[in-house]
Amino acid sequence: MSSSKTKKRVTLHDVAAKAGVSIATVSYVLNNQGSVSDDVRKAVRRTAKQLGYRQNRAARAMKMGRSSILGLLVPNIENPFFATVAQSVLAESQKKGYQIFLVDTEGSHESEVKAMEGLVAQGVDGVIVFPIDDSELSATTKIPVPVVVLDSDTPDLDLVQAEYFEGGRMLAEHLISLGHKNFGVLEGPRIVSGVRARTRGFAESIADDCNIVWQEEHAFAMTLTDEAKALLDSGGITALVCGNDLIAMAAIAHYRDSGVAVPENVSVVGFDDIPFASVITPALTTVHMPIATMGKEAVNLLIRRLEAKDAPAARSRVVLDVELVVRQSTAPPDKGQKL
Amino acid sequence: MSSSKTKKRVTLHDVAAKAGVSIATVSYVLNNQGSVSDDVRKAVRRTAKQLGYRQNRAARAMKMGRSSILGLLVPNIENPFFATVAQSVLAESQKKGYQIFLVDTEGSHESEVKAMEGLVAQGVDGVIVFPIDDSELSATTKIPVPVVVLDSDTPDLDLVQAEYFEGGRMLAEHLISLGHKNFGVLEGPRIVSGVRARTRGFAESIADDCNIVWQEEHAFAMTLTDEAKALLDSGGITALVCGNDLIAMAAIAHYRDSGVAVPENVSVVGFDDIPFASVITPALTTVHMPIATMGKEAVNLLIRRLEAKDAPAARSRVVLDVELVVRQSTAPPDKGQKL
DNA sequence: GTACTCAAGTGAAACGTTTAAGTTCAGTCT
DNA sequence: AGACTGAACTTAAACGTTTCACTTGAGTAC
Repeated sequence: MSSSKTKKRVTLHDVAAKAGVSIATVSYVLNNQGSVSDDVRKAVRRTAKQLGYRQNRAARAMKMGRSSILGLLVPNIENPFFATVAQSVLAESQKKGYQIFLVDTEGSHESEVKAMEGLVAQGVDGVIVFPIDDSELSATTKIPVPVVVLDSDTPDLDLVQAEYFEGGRMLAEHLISLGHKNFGVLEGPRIVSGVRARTRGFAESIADDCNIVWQEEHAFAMTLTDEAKALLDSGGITALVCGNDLIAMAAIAHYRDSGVAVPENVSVVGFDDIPFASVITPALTTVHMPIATMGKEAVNLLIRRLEAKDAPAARSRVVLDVELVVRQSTAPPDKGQKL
Repeated sequence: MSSSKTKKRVTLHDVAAKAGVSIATVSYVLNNQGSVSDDVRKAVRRTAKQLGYRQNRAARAMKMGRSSILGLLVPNIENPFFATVAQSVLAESQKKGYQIFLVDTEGSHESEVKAMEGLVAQGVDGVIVFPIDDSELSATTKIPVPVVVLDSDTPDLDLVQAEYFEGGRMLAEHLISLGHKNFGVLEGPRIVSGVRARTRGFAESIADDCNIVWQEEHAFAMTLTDEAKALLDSGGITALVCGNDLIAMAAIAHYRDSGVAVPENVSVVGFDDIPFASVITPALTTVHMPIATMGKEAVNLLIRRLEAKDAPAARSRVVLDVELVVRQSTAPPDKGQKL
């Protein structure tokens, strides 16, 4: 309702006209380029501010061929792990002058591919993706913008991952040192390579006299399948290894409802160390992932590749350390095995 | 590495040339407009697909003056409440053909304003925002695109909110029916109007012989301030009312560490009913918010206003029902008051 | 046969920006 | 004095779309 009754956006033309220079000069000033005298610089900036000029990014994007927009694909933003990564990606790219298109692929590889196409059509400069199915991701390689892959293992793309195998090994070591010998494994979707790595790390690190009584694939979600519940109820194990903290929390809730005490009757471990892991009862023993760092590294990797567009630098690969965090959900098995 | 060695994007020109028609015709075909014979339609579509044509959205956005991009501002994407809203916003806008710029304002009103400006500069068609400080939001009214406000109370903007007052009332009723009389309130940031409403709903609905022993403002986070901890340790209450589920979870964890049993020694209630509320121990009594619906409604409200741009329809206001969910964190106070 | 109408398609001007190439002019070197 | 230099600024051509206004030619009504 102010003086600017006109709906029209203020353009370079308007500023140029008012300042009595050409639009080229205005453009140079506003982009801190070209050779323009200080007087004119100041004058242009003043009138620009005065008129409330806002750059039309669409026009700029079209002219320049780049949009300063990055795409971020996550399987499920409700999962705190991905939420935290998203947060760090947002913060870092904000700092670097990029906006983020967020897409939740809802765990479907199909929508992942479709989303990727959509992002490219929208003109993103690059994409950061947590792949559902990285075996098929190479097919995605044909997309015409740089891609950074998180949490996965693709041969020809830049990637950021954590020491999943090592994480699995740490869990094995910890549980064995407590005296556990019979394990149940409620792992994540095996289509995700990081999931396979952590299970492998665990399986290959248990002693000869230990055995995995059962192993079940499960979605990264807090509602357990009937199969999973049946296995939990079947007993025969003293420690449960879960694919991530969400599954671990669900398992603990199920044990609680069934009257099985954690960790007295059965120890439970997770993976990721989401913020909730330390707050729930019992506080969860898990593998701490450098979640925030992952997002930050991914953005930097991507931007580095964007800015060095022409130089086809070798593929980068950032591997981050993980850490075992022992809390209250694990204990020696001898405290009175119930099942 | 396929036949398309050329880096150049395929444009309307290319398609037109190959199909032997003008670019205008191609544009009409691809937008399902104009009068074009079926034969030509098919031919154009075929060559477009064949050449792998992708619309340049930046060019389109510039020409049309709209980008089909919506902005979503949330205070903290790590908070599952906002994550869930974001998910529903993403899903709904995806369905309607809009992309989403997500911005995490990190709880700062300053960055909220800045982000809003940035989004407008980027050319979003509209914005959905969870305001930090809605008293100052009216200042934001001068932004030149439609805005839908979530979870707040602004006089002149479209908004979606829940029955916060009623939620507070329900909690009071529930706790009083259990026999509680002395309450502690660990509320959320009072700058958020929804927070004030829920506290008011509670405070105005307790009986005359009840009293709020203490009341403390607290961030929506799981790490408690020293002040909050001190109050929790100070005793004198039989029920604790928390601003949201995150605070409730933190309080329960603190009580656990201090050897105070929930709900035997003190009942705890939250607000929001995030997915974790039903999984933690003890499962949390809370007020269920129609979180997913909020996001969906917000998108629809915004799109409706976008498409009916010229008709300055009256401000819409969607108010959603809430529901009390009684779980295990509340019980009668007489079970043996410890403090 | 003349004058319409209408479907099918084309031409070209915008949209707002960036930037290579060009112009002007004051100053400097020989 | 003449030739050159460099700073300061302008001109104008793109970028890839959309869409208004126009042409063409076939069909139809009288």
